[in-house]
Amino acid sequence: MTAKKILTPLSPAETEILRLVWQLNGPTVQQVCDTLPTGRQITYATVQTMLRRLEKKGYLRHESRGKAHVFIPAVRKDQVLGSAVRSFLDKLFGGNAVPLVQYLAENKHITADDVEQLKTLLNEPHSKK
Amino acid sequence: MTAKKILTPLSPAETEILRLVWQLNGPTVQQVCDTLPTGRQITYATVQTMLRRLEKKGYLRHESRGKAHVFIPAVRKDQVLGSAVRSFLDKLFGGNAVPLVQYLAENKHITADDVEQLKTLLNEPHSKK
DNA sequence: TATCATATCGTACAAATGTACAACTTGTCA
DNA sequence: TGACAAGTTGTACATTTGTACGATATGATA
Repeated sequence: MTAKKILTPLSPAETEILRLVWQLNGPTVQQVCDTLPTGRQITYATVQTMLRRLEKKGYLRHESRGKAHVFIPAVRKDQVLGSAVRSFLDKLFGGNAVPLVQYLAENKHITADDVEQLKTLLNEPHSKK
Repeated sequence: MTAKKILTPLSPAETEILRLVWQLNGPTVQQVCDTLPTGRQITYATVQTMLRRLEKKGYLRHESRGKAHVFIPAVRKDQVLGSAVRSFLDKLFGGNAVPLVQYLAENKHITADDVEQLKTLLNEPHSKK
């Protein structure tokens, strides 16, 4: 039984940075900075603070690579997704995902093709990783 | 051309309360309190503060009903949903809704039936309100 | 009309958040 | 080996957030 620690919640800005760490493979502060969406104005120092806080909160750990630090996820992504999505869903939709998806569909965030693929996905047996 | 004011962002707790105001029809502080999910431990005074802040931020206005205030949405719901969903999507999924919906499907937040209905919905002409 | 229950208003306050500078450290290259 | 560029560490700080108390106002009731 994997000990399921209780993690202090992520702030929005922390979430944003954590996502990039997942996406990149063991990035340095610099690499995270370089991957920020253009238009996201935020200094190196700030990104660094976010990474530090993520580590203190237990979402990341780091190793030394040359003189820089390389950041590595310390919790499984789906675990974080779980609470984040649920929290968002609760606050904005009272916990019901259907209106959310409906909203996404109506506002072209997902296409008919996406839904088609989703159907396939739902008909498959769940690969309970 | 509807003047699209820039609203100061909602905090999570504010969002939670605003949703209840949408759901109820012109509620008083008391009614919002009564509608809070059981288990949500929060005092009358706190709810009141949230409503006050929502009004100051421009999301609500109020009228007097007896000695109590009745709170009324001051912005269209979809406008708020728009920014809230986009912001959430950006931070956690890099703006791509598909992984989110996939996550919802895989974790039983939406069922095959829901997806089926969605398909129908997507095949209808968009009522561009 | 005096009282009571119920509202609002003003205010408070610790903690979290977003942002970032200045100082110190350390590989690296000439 | 000495200096430079790139890192990290320590620290700061104004705002926002979540939570709520005490005082005051007010509609209802006896």
